[in-house]
Amino acid sequence: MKELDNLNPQQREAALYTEGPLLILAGAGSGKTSTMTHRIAYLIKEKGVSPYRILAVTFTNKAAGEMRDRVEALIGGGVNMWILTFHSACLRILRKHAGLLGYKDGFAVYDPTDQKAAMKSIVKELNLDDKRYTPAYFLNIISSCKEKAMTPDDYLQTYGEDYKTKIVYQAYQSYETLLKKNNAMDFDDLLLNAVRVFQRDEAALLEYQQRFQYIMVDEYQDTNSIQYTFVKMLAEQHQNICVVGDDDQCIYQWRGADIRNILEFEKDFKNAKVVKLEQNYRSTGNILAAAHSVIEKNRGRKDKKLWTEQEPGNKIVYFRADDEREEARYVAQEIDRLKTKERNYSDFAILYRTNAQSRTFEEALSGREIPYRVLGGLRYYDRKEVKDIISYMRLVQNPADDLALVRIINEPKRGIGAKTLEKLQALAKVREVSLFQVLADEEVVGSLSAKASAGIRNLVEVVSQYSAEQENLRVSDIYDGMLVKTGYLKVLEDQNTLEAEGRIENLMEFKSVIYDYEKEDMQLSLLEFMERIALMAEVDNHDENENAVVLMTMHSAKGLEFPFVFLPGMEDGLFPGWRAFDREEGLEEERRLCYVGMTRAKERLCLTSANLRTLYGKTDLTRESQFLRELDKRLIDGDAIYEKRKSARDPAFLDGYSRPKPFNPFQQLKEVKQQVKEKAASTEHFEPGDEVVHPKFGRGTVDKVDHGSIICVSFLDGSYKKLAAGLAPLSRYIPKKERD
DNA sequence: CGTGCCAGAGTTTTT
DNA sequence: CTCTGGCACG
Repeated sequence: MKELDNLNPQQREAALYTEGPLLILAGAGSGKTSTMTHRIAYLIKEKGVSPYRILAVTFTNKAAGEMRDRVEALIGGGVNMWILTFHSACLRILRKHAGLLGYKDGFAVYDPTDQKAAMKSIVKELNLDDKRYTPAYFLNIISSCKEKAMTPDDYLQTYGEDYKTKIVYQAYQSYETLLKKNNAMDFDDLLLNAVRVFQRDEAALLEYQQRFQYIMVDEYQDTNSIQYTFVKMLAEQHQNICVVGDDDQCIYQWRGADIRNILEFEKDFKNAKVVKLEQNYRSTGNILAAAHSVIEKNRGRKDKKLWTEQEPGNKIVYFRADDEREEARYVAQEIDRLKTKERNYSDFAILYRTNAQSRTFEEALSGREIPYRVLGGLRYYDRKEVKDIISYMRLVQNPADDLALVRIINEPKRGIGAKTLEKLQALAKVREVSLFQVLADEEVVGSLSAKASAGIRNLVEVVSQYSAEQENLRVSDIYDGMLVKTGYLKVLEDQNTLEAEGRIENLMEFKSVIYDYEKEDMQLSLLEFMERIALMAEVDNHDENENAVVLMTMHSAKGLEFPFVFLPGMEDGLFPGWRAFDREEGLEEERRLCYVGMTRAKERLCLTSANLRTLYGKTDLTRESQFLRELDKRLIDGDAIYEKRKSARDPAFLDGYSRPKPFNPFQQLKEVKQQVKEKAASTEHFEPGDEVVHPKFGRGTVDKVDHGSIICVSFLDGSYKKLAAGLAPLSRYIPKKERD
């Protein structure tokens, strides 16, 4: 395979070593993705292994997508193989086998917001002091339990029966019961339950063990205990497991990642081969040396040192500003200075320790009219309006989803307050039916106030309609319908505030997400769509082609690279964060984070700090970061170019809403409204014999129209569908010649 | 039931 | 500072 010539000797060795356990210690920028994709291509093309028998797991959708693209480029054409995140791999397994654990088909996946809502109701139910016991408190404990496969009972046994343990135990147990009742799993459950399936159903385990002859794990340093178990169980049979990682880049220990998984791989898998990739292809010599001078202070790391054939390049620039505003202005000025014709704004990244730091940079960049994009912070799907519309869609998919219903029952305002809701919920409990069924009961609705009953009738009608028709509709049709017919969009529009406008923008951005998915698969079902977005992070949405400076935390930047990188806030207490000072391991993890941040840079690295920093309204004098002190001074260019006087005439800041966006939300808004209107108006005209087109089913002929509301169509593919008039995205078929 | 005010809390967060 | 959630009032 001639493509292997692109690899260096170590990379090639790793790619060709396919039988038996293999640990690839891949330093930052050492071409690990390339190595892995070539390895997969080699297995398929040279060794004749069916893609069906290969499993590759990553942590992010982005990494999985990139790997898939590159494998496909190598072997030419699409591959039907499992290149998935841990969570989606588990989800796939569970869709088939979760019945074994007592889940029903089509179980929901709860994201952190759902978890919080669920836990909140439990805290209330258990009558706990919600000052001392916040949902987050319990959820943190529960999550770390699940990472170790620790059940509520295990927890009680391990930590004794004191007062506090008992409360956590109760909360944990109730939480599990609630989720089970709602037929839902949280993110941690996906892994835990997949492992449980393997433990309880030998046939299922054997099926996957036999299928996956070759297993690959990316970012192995960040696997936690349950992920380790999952992988180990799968690899048991063939032992062809290849893990790739870098102990220096383990930055999720605080979330349960166990660095021992990589340090002790050779113990866990006998006769494991180890290959080190130490040649860096990303950064210049000085950047690499600087990063190394910091990371080498860590104890207990696998000894390795990256090297490069590249020139030393520019020295590291360090600038100490008076305060954080000046720090931000300096960075913005530098971006302006370095942004030449040949450069894009997307060549620049500002990577900070905490999301709270983004604000000053946003202001400074706006001031210079530099386009930028903030990733992370409030997760995109966590925004209120997006969560709301998702709840509506979830309700359409499954009207029995009480949690979703509670979320939107009074959104937009329908005159259902806490009291009324409580009564309705109580009724549902007594009757042992879902909340939605209670709302569908005309007798119940009739007893409500005039405003409330009208609102509920509309809600029930719209949701039922779409729910019944979901198979026949595109996801975007359902989205349009919910937004318009529930009155949600109208209320926002009527508010006429900047805030509402921002919300509408977010909603329209969500619509382009739907379009993106539909572009790939018109048949996409609502359930599938909900699943994809549930397991989606915002970084996955990061579009490299958008010409904007990128702002994000160093955590989110793992796996990315930029020609120019700024690391602001190099101050003790901020970075490393004050919490890290308690324990040496904490400091080491921060140091690894620093290493990750620095090694994102290809050409230029700039560190900054502020003498005075205002955080949470308090201004304090700061001390330069310990990591700055550790950095080899010979690599630093002390003469940062910055003329303070210039900063006096900064252009007026634009407000936050003028941020550059990659699309036109108002255009889409028009479209949403129009599409719903059009459908409502146009459907009456269909008559038997009409030639029609449906985006999901293709061309067909109208067979008959029942009661003017149900259109029966027989499609060219042989299927016969009954479609609801006024909802179905049906249009008259126009032969080609007439179109021109 | 909806709004508006105040108190309290505020690393990081691949899914 | 700035967001969130709880509570009191209209």
